[in-house]
Amino acid sequence: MSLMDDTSGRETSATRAAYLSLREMILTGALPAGKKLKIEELRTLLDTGASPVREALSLLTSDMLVERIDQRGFRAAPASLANFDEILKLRTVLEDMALRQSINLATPDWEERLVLSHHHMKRSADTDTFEDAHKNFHMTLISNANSPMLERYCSQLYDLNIRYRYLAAGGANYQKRDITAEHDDIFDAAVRRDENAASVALLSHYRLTGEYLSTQLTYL
Amino acid sequence: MSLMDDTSGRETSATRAAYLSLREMILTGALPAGKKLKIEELRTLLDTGASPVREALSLLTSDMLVERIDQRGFRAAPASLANFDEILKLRTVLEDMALRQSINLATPDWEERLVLSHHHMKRSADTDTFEDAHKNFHMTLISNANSPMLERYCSQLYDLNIRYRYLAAGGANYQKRDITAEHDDIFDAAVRRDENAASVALLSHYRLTGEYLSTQLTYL
DNA sequence: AAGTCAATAAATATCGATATTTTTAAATTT
DNA sequence: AAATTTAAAAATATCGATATTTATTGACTT
Repeated sequence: MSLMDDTSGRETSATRAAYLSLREMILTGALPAGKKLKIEELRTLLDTGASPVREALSLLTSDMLVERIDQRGFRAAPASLANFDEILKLRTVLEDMALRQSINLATPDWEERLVLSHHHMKRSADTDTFEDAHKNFHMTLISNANSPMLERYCSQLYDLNIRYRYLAAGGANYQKRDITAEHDDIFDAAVRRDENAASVALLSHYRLTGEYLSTQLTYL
Repeated sequence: MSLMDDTSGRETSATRAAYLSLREMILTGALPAGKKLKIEELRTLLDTGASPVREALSLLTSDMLVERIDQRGFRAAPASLANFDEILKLRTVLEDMALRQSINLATPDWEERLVLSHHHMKRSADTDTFEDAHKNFHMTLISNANSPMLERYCSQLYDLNIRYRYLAAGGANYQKRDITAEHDDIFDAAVRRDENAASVALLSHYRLTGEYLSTQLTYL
């Protein structure tokens, strides 16, 4: 009866599948910043209908990964140094606020989730799941802020930033500095519920990453 | 030949028209918070096709005025005291930042736009254009921050807040306190480029409005 | 030769119909 | 009578086709 949980059937809606594929392609640069996104092209590329593509593009508009030009279709959001700086600035302010709230509301459950996400991130270093694990760690850090909108903004901004990492390095280029140590600092401070130390560590992490990326992005 | 500039033809896309109508209806409560939004119903209500309705709902999802439930359609975003508090908190942080940046980058052009928007708001007091003029004033205040994403967030949060004003009072209920004076304080401080005074005035304005609305929304 | 205009081509936006999926209601079983 | 299954109804998601709109090309005028 409830044993076969739709084995080979459809897992999700066509719209959602298109959304995820297009998002990935924009983040990684497979669809370059500023590129015109023609429905028909994407339709054949994703092997789906025009309606799901259209709706996926509408959704990506909310994520600021796609721009809609009123009667003239869609295009991948342009990239610029100014845009990068803006994202960085907003991230620092919003994530700082979210992290502080999270720590102030700390619970054993949150602490456990944090430990797991940290462990998982370390384990997946140098694998293709690191990107997801890394985001998961950062989102878990702020997941206890009890502020869904704030979390949503942070998630959006995180994704927007990914794109610039790919633009800078064509992928997961992790430089000389010790990212692991930076993460450990944030993690340790959060676990011992030291709001200020965690904030300093997080902001330092962002500042360093930001400075590095800026040097790589000067051609923009 | 280019004399007749489409007199009775179509001014804008059906999607945009649907978007504006639905947005208005959600903000004013014509479509109550939490209500299921059935495509067919809205289609007949707006006298348009299903595609524009669907796309308009997708767009409203980005504004957090509509929620999409994966295979189960859409509904108007629920309202709650916690959500109201969250909006207020985010607004104060983001608008404070935006206002300070705006003032720091002050130019004669911005100053003039500010004077006009302030004048226009005073002129439209007690008319049905006040709502628009009021938003325009607040957006003009932060329009010089040179931060499109920040402006977008502020605009979104402003709209979300409108809904709670309607929930509290069934429309433009402006209480005993002297809103005009509060606006004048913000305006004066901004024009004389006094960042801190402007910030204090703006935050005080939000704090007072927030406290008042909270007392009216206890039933939520 | 530069610019304007008209005709063509391409792409978007929209519609109407169909296929899935979810919800509701009824019937059957325990 | 409560619970589960089945059948019917409603609603959503998707497709394919058409109508508008925008972009392009080439001819014509100055």
